[in-house]
Amino acid sequence: MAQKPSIPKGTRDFSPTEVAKRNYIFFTIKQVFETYGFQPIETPSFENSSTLMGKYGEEGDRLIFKILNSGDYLKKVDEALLVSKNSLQTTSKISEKALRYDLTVPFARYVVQHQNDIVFPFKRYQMQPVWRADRPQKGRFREFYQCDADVVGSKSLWQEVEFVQLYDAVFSKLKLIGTTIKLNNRKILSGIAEIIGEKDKLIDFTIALDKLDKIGEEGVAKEMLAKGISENAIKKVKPLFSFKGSNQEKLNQLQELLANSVEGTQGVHDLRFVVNAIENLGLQSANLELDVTLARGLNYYTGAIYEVSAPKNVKMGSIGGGGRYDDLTGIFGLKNVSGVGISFGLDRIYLVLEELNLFDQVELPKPKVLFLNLGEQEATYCMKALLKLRKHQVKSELYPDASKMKKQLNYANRRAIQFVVIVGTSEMENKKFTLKNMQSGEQQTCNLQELVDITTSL
RNA sequence: GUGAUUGUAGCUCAGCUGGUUAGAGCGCCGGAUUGUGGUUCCGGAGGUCGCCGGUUCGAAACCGGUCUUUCACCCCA
Repeated sequence: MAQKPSIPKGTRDFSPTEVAKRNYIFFTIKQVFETYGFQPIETPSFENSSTLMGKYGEEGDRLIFKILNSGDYLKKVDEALLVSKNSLQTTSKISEKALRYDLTVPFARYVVQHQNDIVFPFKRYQMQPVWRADRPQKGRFREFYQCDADVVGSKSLWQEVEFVQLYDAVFSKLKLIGTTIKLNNRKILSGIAEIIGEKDKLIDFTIALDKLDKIGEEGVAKEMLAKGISENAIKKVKPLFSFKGSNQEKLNQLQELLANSVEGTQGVHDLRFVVNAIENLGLQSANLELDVTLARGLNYYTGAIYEVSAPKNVKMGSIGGGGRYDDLTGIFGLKNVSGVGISFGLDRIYLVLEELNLFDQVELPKPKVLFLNLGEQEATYCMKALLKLRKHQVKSELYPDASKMKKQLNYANRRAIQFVVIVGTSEMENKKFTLKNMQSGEQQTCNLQELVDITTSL
């Protein structure tokens, strides 16, 4: 046997069953997106490197798949540069394109490029694969789908409320009960950093804080100290580590803590607006939880921050996330366009639904009727009947080869096909069909019209 | 990028401290049974033991490298 073929690390093939299940999730999300007034767009799989590089931080740049230039790409590279073995600089010379890393940056590019044709506020959704040169592990792949919905051109907090509802609507529809939508606001984080006098260390501070539930109080304190945050400052944030109570209670505590910070106070106000609205309107199956430790790595969030975690009995990283970015299009030259958006991680949602056996209602596309093939004349006779059945939307097929009946019936069994039609010389003479129910084993003789009636009604 | 882990037939896996021709179950193909399946019985095909190198009289097994799988960290969906 030849060398077994393989696919690259972190990529997957999908079987008919898996595709059916994935489509079910796609379809559900798409439906909710459209119900909420979002319109679909698509962008290319790869972008100019300059569009992507530098937008996701140092870590992100490392994870971007670069596409080698075509042609004799080394020819133009300076000899000294090659000898220097400087990967970073050489890469920019031999690669000018890169695979999409997420859907938000390409969207920002899209908005700037098509700003004259877009009606603002622009609500778009996008469900496409993205690629990351990550080491794969549980729920982490190198090719995966994101399903994003974003609104640009509005600072309204109502949008932030709607995204919470949208999350709730999708997961409820998928029967995924008990998800937690975590909510925070970047202004709160800035406010805290300001209050403790470490405003310039905001990023380090938030990254450390984000790890609270993973490495605990001690770990966070240690990491903050390592990043140069003063002991005094850490003492001041300590109360946040054991932040308990209802969302309203947390808001009240925050308000007090951040009273001397203009930005922090604004953050509390924004959060309170969303929390109050949701409490007023209600959620179907999700929980809304204020979480001040929620930071998320992406540098461009400026307001609301969302993250969705699966029901508590499932061990899985976040299945969705998002937030507000006041100036994302700014890097592409369009100022003062605020955007807020969320993302669903299709592949992780799939894993969660699979683990909880929530795919039971997903039907595999399969034929309902199989015509056995007993010879050339019989097949011709069957093909005529097939034409009519298919006209009536009955999923049906003819076994392609005149194989043994045992083999053909076995095929029907394997594919769990409900009906088999048997046509031999006697049926042809009488212009009839023998219809066999594969579950009960019962058979009946019928004419073409009856065949259509029976198979369309059952 | 760091640290572990995995790889034997199409699939799931056995294979002892290195020792004849590497096994099982399931699946596949054929027959019992030329127009009636899921059961049963019989037979058959299918493996450079991930790849490359090393140690050895001898390697699926030991050593090194590499790729792959899975997992944790980092980061993230």
